[in-house]
Amino acid sequence: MTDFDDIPRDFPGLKERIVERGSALPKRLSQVAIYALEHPDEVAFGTAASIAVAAGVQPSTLVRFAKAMGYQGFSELQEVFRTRLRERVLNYDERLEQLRHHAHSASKPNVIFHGFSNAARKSIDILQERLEPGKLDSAVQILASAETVYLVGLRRSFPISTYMSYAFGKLNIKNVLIDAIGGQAQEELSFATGNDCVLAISFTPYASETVALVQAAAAKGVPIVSITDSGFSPIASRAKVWFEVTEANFEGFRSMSATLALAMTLTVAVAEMKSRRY
Amino acid sequence: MTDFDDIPRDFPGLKERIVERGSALPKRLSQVAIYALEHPDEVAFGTAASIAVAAGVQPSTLVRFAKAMGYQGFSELQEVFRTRLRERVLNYDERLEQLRHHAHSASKPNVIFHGFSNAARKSIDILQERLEPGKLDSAVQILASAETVYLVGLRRSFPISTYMSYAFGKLNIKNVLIDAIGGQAQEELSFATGNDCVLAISFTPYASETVALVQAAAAKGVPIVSITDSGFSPIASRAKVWFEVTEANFEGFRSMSATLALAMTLTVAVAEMKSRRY
DNA sequence: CCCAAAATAGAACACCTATTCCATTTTTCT
DNA sequence: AGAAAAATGGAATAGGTGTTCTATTTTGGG
Repeated sequence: MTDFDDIPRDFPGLKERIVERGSALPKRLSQVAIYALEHPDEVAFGTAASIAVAAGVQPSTLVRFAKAMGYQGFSELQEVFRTRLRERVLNYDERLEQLRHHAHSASKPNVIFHGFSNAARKSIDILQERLEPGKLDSAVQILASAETVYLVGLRRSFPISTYMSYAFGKLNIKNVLIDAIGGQAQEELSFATGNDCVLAISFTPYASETVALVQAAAAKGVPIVSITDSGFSPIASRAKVWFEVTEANFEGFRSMSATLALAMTLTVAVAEMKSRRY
Repeated sequence: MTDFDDIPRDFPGLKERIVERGSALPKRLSQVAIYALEHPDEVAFGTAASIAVAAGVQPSTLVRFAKAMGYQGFSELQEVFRTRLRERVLNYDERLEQLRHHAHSASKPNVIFHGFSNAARKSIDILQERLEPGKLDSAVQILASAETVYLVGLRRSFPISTYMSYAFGKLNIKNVLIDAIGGQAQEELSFATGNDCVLAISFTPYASETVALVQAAAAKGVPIVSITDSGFSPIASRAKVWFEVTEANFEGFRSMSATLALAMTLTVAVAEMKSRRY
């Protein structure tokens, strides 16, 4: 007696079934289950013989495993692993390639658009790979324990600090946006104390006013969290925690997506941490 | 006599070679070349027999084609198509899955960060799929022919208009950022004429002031380009061209990456078009 | 501790694989 | 137009494929 319609045809479904039946599986079969989930690419491309060697079992075990999952044989199960690869997302170059194929959309503005889109995606990928989880946690810690968060980010970084101020406001987190209106930046920051916190954002070429503000705050003992683009940045050395964000660029124009994603993370994570305290 | 070292092992390299040698190839072989480039997935997974049928040639032709490209046989060429699939980027769900595996980075802030990263990527993907090339071209046209660009975007959209103002400034494009300081928004916009242009940015819930500004400008005959999230938006109906940007969200917080990428595109494309005029 | 049931290893098998080879057709050059 | 060269189709082949089958080992309940 076999299941007729209840056979997973896509990878997530198969995964679910392996997890579900996997625990009750005999030794060799669960060995296959573990190998399959950990090396799905090998399963997709290998032959029954090669996979069997890699997983440390006999080829016949693979067939038995496939049948235990409800398939007719190993080949049928392998097909699921193959479709998974087929459905993977295209990479950057392939996307650009695809764009060039559609000749009608190859006007200059459209090329620019896809360039920026790719730069944005790339920046986020890079940050996602490199961001150290511990740093993020301690930055949130510092920001959440501050009475008031002072947001320092001018020129190119001003959109980011503006966004954070808006979001903090919506989340009921006390903050001051240093907008330098009327040249009053230093004065805006003058109320900050050791119980507060400065979140500084600046990229090359570091706006001199931002640097001066951070230095003044540091001198007063205000804890500083920085978002910048290198360890040599003048706002990194003064900071308790600093993030290195490397934005990809298109024709010299740097993306801001990664910085923005980090900024959104900080605001929401701080709000989340503060709300837990009660 | 065969090439020894000059054999492409990655897909882009193979592609280049096919294009390079492809034009000088005999009929059946170029038939294979075209099929291979158009159906790389089939080549990766199929058998020589199945691919031959699909491409309308004999299996032996595939072998001859592989040899013409410098490989020892069809299998060696197929391996290149397979590594291509292996190197494809993971999709969203798989990334999140991978994160959950690394237990140490599963603190709340890190989960939030990956959530926002994925939302950003998704937003960009969606926009890249849906953005109509023609719309982009005509928006750039309108903006580039304006004497002064008035940037209207408040609250959540203010970071975007701020960024555009900064970038336009750097690119020497006359613009006015409506920042509503001192409640002077209407007055800031009062100098706009039919020779100028308003770029309006607003998302649900549409800031009432933004809507009012757009209406006033439209009444004066100022051309309007809008970035918004639906055709029912009050700033879409008044616009000469309007963009629909659907941002993915994470726990209710909408991404801004797609909007930002579009904003960057518009600024640079307008600058590019203006510079061509001389 | 024993025995029935389940699980496994590995040989056997039928089928399908990529490749080779050669007769035939098509192209190219004189 | 004719001969030489290149390209092609298709049959032949040797090797590898997934699967089946069975003897053997392992497991688990009384």
